[in-house]
Amino acid sequence: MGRGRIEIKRIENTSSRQVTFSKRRGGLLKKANELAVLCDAQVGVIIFSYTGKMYDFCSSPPNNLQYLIDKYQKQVSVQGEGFSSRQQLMYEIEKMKAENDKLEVFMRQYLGEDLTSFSLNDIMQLEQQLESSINKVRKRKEELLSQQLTNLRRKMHNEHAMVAIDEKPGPSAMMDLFGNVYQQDSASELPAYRLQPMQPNLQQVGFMNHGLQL
Amino acid sequence: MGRGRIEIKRIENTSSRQVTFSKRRGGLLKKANELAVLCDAQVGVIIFSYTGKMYDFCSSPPNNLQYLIDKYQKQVSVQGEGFSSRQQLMYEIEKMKAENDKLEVFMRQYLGEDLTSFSLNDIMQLEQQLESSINKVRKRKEELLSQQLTNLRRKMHNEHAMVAIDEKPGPSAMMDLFGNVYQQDSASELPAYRLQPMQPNLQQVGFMNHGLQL
DNA sequence: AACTATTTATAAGA
DNA sequence: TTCTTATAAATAGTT
Repeated sequence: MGRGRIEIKRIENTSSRQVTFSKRRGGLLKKANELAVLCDAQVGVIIFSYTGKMYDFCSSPPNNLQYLIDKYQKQVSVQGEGFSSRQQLMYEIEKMKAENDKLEVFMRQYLGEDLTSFSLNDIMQLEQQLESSINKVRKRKEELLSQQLTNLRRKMHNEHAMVAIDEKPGPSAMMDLFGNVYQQDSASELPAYRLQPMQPNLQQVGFMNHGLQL
Repeated sequence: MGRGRIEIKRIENTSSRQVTFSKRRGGLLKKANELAVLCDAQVGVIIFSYTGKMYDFCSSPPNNLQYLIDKYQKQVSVQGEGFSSRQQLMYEIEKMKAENDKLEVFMRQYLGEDLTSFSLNDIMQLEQQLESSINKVRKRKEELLSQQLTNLRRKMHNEHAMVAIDEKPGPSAMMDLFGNVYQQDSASELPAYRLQPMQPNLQQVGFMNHGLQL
């Protein structure tokens, strides 16, 4: 539809490509609008030029392409299986936020802050849970301590066998051993804000920064 | 461009509107494709007919309108301020999932499960935190108990003043009072899976279903 | 769905 | 860029 028929393939000459782009872009948007008006349809067009500039058009809620896109994504997620639309994602985010808030509220209560909303029954149940937790933690502590004890005994036994010097072996060794253990114990009594590099699991949790008050 | 010039306004006759829709829809998509090919552009079109049927076209990653839509939303969120694209939402969801996972891991540890990855220092810090929490909980329990005691004393005092009958007032009343308190205490010693309607804050948290082992 | 008289879009040139 | 114009394309109304 011009002075000569043209083949539909990329126009190599840059400036005439730009001119053609400008003309045909206008034509496309005009036709999109006519289709929408004549046939009572909703039409949206997105165009990126080869220079990266964006042009868009939306007929139906005028100038609100996002509405059409949401509608499109809803359709696609219904048929196309497994695709999540923007609206679905927003819903999912709301759910996760709520879940996260609940967890944080629970944590705060579990750490002993903000107990005012608890009934007496709540408090007593919480106390029992905390006792149960602390028992498990202490049991684990015992395990670790006795494990270290065993390791040290074995190590010392080997050293003595090697060096073959044995003067006051038992008592001094036990003292050393317990000194070691107590040293770890006193280290754990430092204030919580002193970073202790060997505790990755505790420090990963951002919530600890609020909750821990040793 | 037909036998006669037409006005651009809704075609009232349903069947001719449908025919025109079909013709012009084809024309629009053809022109969209020509624009993309000739001018090396990316073109996407979404059409909803007035009957609700959807048609779409995408030139650039062929048949992948979602790519163009994501590109569009990125642009819009850059200029238009405050609008969140699908990709941004997906990123946000990933972050929240990670945060949620961390909270749950921490909770499990805090409830005394899964302590194997803790060092001795970790364990001792956890023990201290639990002791701190349990002290706060017990303090709050004392408050509630003494508060209830005070309330009951006042209530009994008023009743006695009204009825003006006083035979064995002190001891029996105290028994009643403590009976009431102990009743709550024994209720809290029921297994955790027995629903206790007066504990909304604990039951809101879905995690409790996994963690509580009284 | 085909046909065709017309209108419309636009390629090339200025 | 924008205007002009010859010509290709699209399509309204008809069959």
